[in-house]
Amino acid sequence: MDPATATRAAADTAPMARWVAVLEAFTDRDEWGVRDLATHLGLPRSAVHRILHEAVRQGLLAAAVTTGRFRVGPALARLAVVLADRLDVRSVARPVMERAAAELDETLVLALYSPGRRQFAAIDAVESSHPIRYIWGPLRQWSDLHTGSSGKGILAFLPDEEQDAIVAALPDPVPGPVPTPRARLRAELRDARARGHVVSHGERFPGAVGVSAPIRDATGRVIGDLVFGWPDNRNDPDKEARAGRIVMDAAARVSAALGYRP
Amino acid sequence: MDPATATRAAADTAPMARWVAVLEAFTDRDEWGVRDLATHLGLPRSAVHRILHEAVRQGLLAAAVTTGRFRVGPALARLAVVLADRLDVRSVARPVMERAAAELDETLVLALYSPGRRQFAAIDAVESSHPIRYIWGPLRQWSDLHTGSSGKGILAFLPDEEQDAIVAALPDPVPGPVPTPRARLRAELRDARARGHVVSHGERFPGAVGVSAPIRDATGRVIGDLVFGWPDNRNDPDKEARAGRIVMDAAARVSAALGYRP
DNA sequence: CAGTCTGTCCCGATTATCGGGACGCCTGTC
DNA sequence: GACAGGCGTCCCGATAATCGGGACAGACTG
Repeated sequence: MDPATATRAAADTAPMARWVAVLEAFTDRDEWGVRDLATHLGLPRSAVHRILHEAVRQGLLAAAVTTGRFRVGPALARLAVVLADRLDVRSVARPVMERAAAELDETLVLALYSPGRRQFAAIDAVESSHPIRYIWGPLRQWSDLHTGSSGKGILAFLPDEEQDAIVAALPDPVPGPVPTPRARLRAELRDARARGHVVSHGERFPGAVGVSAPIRDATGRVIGDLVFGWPDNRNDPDKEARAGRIVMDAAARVSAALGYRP
Repeated sequence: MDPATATRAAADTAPMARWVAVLEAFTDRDEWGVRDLATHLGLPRSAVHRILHEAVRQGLLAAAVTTGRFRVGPALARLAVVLADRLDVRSVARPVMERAAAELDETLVLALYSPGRRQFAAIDAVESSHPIRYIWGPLRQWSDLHTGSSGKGILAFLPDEEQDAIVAALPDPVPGPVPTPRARLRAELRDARARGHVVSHGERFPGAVGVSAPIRDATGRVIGDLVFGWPDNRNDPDKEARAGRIVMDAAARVSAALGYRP
């Protein structure tokens, strides 16, 4: 029994909160029985029984024919698949990006990770209003993860195994404007993960500063990142710190809107 | 305004039915206003207003900051993505396959389509109890769509554009045990689509009969099919007809469990 | 065949939903 | 600047739901 879930169900006495708790329970496990789910949620058996059966009547859940256990039904399956299909990172991120970009008044880029290619591509950008500003260039082009804060903002927050596999496949020292020993890259990634964001100077483009933070989807996977970029003649340590706070906050907001729970 | 949806919402007076109707409305459109949604569903404005705001309080929906419009919120996004992620065709199909295979007592195979490769692979099978029986062979191997009822059960039901692209890429005549003019293949596919299932004789394996019907996911896309196979010394027209009925019914059940609405 | 697990069901008290209508707000338009 | 028509919001008495403790029947097990 998960105390957090039980608390959440008990804290809000509104009838709907129970429905949400019951349906959300099926994100943890495929099948639930009445008593089982009732103790898991800390709710009376009769209440769970009623909700479960009403949900079956609505097609949200389905009762297994023999045992009295319940699974996800047609209506909920449809809702889940169609909504998940419509859920689009770009449109969810856009308003958050505009606010964040305006707050610092520097260019902010949205990049998405492709686990298959082990690369990323920028898919959207909000440019700063400065006459001299960071411009990503053509969107939807693939780039490697190991150079620049855009890539490292993803790489640093991938699961250890995945990150190791990518780093281990690189030559040692890692090529780039300034060749870096693999061990040094690993240390940088570790620090970035602890800090929650990445800062880089002139790795991808000379004279550019980059600050990035990861975006996660509802399953917790890192799916991309947000990246601030500006020319280093407008740079100072305080600005880097502010950019870090803003980009972490913005990335967290996008993750939350996508259903991620920290 | 969609009369079907409105009818569905009005038909069931249970409070939950309204909640389901409201949430399902977000599968049609990204944003809804109170009045807008109320007339769409044929419900009183006050009811929709209450449901919408309570849903926001639960995190299921989110209110756009400026306008009073509503979108999918964190909790619903999470529910959708995680459930869609957990939803597994194989485990959903298995019980249906076992019943259907037992009813005809012949081997029944589940095949999944890969739109990227434009091929399919068998991922599960329930074998018949006959000593001489159809056996698919190793699972998870890719095969082309244009030969045998397993592939045609998918190909025949793909959208016209997609089907045309695949057929047009084939040589004319189409190679196989019995070379077929492309026009003849197109006619076969058209007939199969009208009938709802595919019947083939010895196309993939000599001496084998195959009968298949398509499986669709919640978005209506054809994602694979179910295929009966048996040796032709156990065949007769009546059996083919029975197999057609059974496989169409089974495929429809799997599609429904995945959230497909005809 | 008792012990223990399961799901099911009943019923009075509680509490939410229900929905028609009034209200305030904003945005156009004449 | 008045007015119409769109919007979301809110109120409140009547209705109908949820609520939950507890009793019950069946299935399984040792």
